[in-house]
Amino acid sequence: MTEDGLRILVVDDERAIRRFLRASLSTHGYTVLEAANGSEALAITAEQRPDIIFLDLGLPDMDGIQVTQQLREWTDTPIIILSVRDRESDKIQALDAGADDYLTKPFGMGELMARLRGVLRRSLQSGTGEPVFTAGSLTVDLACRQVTKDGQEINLTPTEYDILKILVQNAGKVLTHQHIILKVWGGGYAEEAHLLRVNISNLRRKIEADPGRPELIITEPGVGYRLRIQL
Amino acid sequence: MTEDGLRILVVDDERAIRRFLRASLSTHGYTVLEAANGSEALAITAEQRPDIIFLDLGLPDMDGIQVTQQLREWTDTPIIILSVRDRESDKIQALDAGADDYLTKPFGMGELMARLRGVLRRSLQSGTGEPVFTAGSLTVDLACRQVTKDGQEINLTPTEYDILKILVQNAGKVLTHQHIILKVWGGGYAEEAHLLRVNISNLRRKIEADPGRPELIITEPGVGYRLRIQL
DNA sequence: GGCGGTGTCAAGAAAGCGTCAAGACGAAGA
DNA sequence: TCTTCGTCTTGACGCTTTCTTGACACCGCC
Repeated sequence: MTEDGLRILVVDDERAIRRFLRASLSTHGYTVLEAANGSEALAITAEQRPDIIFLDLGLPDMDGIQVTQQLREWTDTPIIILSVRDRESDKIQALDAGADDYLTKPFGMGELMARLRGVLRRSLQSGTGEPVFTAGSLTVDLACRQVTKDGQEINLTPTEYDILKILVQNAGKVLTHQHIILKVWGGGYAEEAHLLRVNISNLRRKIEADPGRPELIITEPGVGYRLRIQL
Repeated sequence: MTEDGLRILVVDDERAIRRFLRASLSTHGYTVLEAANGSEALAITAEQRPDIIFLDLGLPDMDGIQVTQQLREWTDTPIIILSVRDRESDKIQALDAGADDYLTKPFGMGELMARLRGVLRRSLQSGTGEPVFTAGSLTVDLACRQVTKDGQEINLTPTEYDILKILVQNAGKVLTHQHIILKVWGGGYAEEAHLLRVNISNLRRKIEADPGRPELIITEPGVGYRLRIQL
């Protein structure tokens, strides 16, 4: 990824603003993609993998917060919110949803560029890996919600997929039973460790080469599970 | 490094603001350090290694921008600027100097906390969060809960790992039997020093090069155990 | 030698884990 | 409404790992 020629996705329903940003950004050497609504933004991000996203909160089809949350399910691509809303609660919501910065319209182009540089500096140095996990003959594409083994697409139930997603997002780390259960089933299921065991068993049957000797989903006795990175 | 107990350095010449931030932050579980001027900020950062820095621009001895620049020469500790200056050029200067965010006073406490969470989220996930202990051919990765000897993963039982974790967290210090037992088994096991002996024995067999002549887990007769740092 | 503190070993007890299968549940279609 | 299908949940069982306990040898010191 070079210093220049970075691809920026501008999401805003107002054509005038898209044009304005395109003009300003392209003179600074950035390549600009455009989306006019939330679903377009999600699609383009999955296909084109921009390096950074400028996102308006007031979109016609869905809220910018929702867009942020859905993106954060599978990618860490930096998101800078551009919005007319100046209420503190909006900022808090957006930042907690996973946005990297929040600018209130109208904003100065100089500040915008400075925040852009800052966000990029941090995201580039922290090595943005491909959002497609792969280990052995298994691949997990969180963007497309697709899992393949030996190139063959495999069918996971929603629960199985949720578990795998959390493992992939923390690949290499040990996740406690509690942590996984909390993320998948929510609170109130703390005692139901058995549920997790059954689902892990089913999951292994689908993704492991030899379910009897798991090589991907490693059991850490008394603690939880871990997804092996290498192999 | 745990989710809570993160150490925050507040740099501001006004005592009232430091006190206010200390109160707000500590109720959220953060530990607060204070500095009243630039040189103090630099010194404390070098000594205490806070996890994040709140920095006022208007300091008596040196400008906040300078402080930022000097810090960025040797550390990536996140810096959030808090300033009364609302001029765009100030923001640009600060961000380009390496600041991670810029809030204009007066700011809402909610937004401050949200930006804090955001910055921390990014800095923690990008690696450097938890150090990996290493001594001789042994490495202990507390973040991934993984222990290796000569590059080979080794399997520890939950109890063994708990003991090792406490030793690593206090590497070099002598820990009394009582202290270790209390942390691992909780209260009510004060008399069971034998349990600890058995587990230390098992632990040594797994991590020591020659379990007969321990070089990592040192016995301090009559007191407790100590993890050797060097070697 | 006697004694307190320590390290090792082995065996029974307890807890944790994986699998199977049956029933409950809920959504989609007839 | 009823049926059907896939998924979720629960319980039972056998297996493995881990914990705990007790016996015993060792070491240094009085």
